Amino acid sequence: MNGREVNIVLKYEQIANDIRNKIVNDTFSVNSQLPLEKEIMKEYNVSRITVKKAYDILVEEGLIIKRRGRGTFVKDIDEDTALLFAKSRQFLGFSTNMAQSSIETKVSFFQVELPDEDVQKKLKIGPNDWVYHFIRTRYKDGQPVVIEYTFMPMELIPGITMEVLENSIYHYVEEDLKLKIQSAHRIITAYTPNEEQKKLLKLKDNVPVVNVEEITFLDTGKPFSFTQNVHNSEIFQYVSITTK
Amino acid sequence: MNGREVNIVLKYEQIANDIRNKIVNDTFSVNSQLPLEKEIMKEYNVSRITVKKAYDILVEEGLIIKRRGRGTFVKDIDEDTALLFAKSRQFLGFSTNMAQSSIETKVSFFQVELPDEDVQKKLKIGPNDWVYHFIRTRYKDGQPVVIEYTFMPMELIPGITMEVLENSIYHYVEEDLKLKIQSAHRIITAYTPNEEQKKLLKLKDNVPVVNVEEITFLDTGKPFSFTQNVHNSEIFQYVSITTK
DNA sequence: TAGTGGTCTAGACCACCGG
DNA sequence: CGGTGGTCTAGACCACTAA
Repeated sequence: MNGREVNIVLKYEQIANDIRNKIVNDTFSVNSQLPLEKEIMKEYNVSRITVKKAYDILVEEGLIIKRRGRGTFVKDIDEDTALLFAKSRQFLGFSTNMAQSSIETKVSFFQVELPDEDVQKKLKIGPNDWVYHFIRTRYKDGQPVVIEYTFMPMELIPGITMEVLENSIYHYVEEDLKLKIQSAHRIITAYTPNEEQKKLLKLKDNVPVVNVEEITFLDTGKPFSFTQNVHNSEIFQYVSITTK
Repeated sequence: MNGREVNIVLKYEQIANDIRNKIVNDTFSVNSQLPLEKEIMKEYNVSRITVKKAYDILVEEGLIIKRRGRGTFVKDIDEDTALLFAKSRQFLGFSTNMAQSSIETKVSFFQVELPDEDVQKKLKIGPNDWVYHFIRTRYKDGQPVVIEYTFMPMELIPGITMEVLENSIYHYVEEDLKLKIQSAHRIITAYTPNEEQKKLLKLKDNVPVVNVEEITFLDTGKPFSFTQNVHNSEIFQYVSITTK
C-alpha cells in the first residue's frame, strides 16, 4: 500500500489532531518535550517527512516549537490561550464560527448595482459587471455583534436570494455552487461609528468600532466577496499568530 | 552533491524569491499561469518537493494559488496590494519595519518591578520574578505613531539599558544576547484613549486607538516580551492573510 | 485519457545541541 | 561525539481537471 488520500483524513492531519488533543487535554503538558520524530514514525508507521508536516501544522497554530539538536516542545502558554490561537487558524465563516450560540441575521439592504471604482478594484471587475450589494446585521444571543457591508460579483456567484443571505453565504457558495473558498485578505482598522452604525450595534457613547475589510478568494484565485465588517469594539477581538 | 544548507540561501527560498520578484515586476502578470512544477524542477535542477515548498511560501503570502489538475496561477490582485500582504508575512520589529523613514523613540518610564497577576500569566513567571517595565513612544517623521507598554522578564533578557530602549530591542535580543525570536501571538482590539494617550499621540477628538497586545516568544518556547501597542487609528492598519 | 498538483516513502547529508 | 530537527532527492500512487 503506497498511495494516500484513500482515507479522507490525511495521515499528517490525523497525527496533528491527535497531538493537538493531547496538548489541550494536558496529556502533553506545557513546556514538556514531545515525542521525537523518530518515535512518532514508529507509533503511526509513517515516514519522517509526514511527521514533520504534522508538527509543522502545530507550529503554525502557535502550540509548539521545534529546536534543531534538541527536540520538539509544548509552548509555554496556558491551555485557554493555546486553544484560542489554535482555533484562529481555522478558516471559517462568521456564522459557522459561533456554532454554539444562537445566531440571527437581519438583511437591511439588498440590490443589484454597478460597482464604483473602489469595488471594481477590490473585486477585479469592470464598470459594467453587475454586483450584489447587501447589508446584514448579525446578532448573537439577541445582541447585535457586527454589521456587514458586502459586494459580490453576480457572474461568479449567481443565484443569491434573501434566503441565502439570511443563512450562510459560505455554505451556499461551497455546498450549492460547489465552489471552493481558498483564502482571505484582511485589513483591520478602527474608527468612530456613524449614527446609523451606533444605533444598529446599540453602542454606548464613545465606543469605537473595529473595521475588518475582507476580500475572499476562490481556489481559482478570483475574489468573490468584498466586505466591510463593522464590529462592536467592546465585544470583539482579532487574533493572529506570526511565525518567523 | 546531496547535502543542503551549504549555501546560506536555501534552494526553496531562492526559488520563492525569484518568482516573487517576477510577480512584483510583472514578468508574471496577474492571473497568468506560472511554470509547472516540472518546469521549475528542470530550470533550477531541483526535486519536485523543493519546488512545491517554494510555491507554498508564495501561497502563504497570498500571492499565488494552486489548483490540482490545472496548475499554479498568480492571484488576481494589483501589485501594490500583493506587496503589502507579502510584506506582512515577514516577521520584523517595529523599528525595522519602517526602515526608510526617520524613527525616533522616547522612553517615558523605565523601572524594574515585581509582576502583577496578569503579567505573571502572560509571561509565565512567578510573583517573585523581577521584570523590566517600560513605556516608549515611537515617532515617524516627527509624528507620534504608537505608545508601547512593555514587560520583559529580567532573568531571560538581562542587561536592558536606556540605550537599548532608545534603539531596537529586537536587535539587542538577537545580535547581542544571541537569542532567537520565533513567534508572536497578537490580539487586536480598539477603544477610546485616556487623556494621557490622547496627548501623547496628539489625537483629535473622537479618534479611537487600536490596541495590539503582543506576546513574543523565543525559539525556546518561552515568552520574553508582553506589550500593549497603542496606535493612532487614523494612521494604523493591521494586515492579515488566512489560507484554508 | 493525459497531465496537473497532493500525499507519501525511504534514504541521504547537513547544522545545531548537549555531554 | 551521538542525537536532534532541517533540507533535499528520486520515485511512487492518488485525486482532480480538461479535452
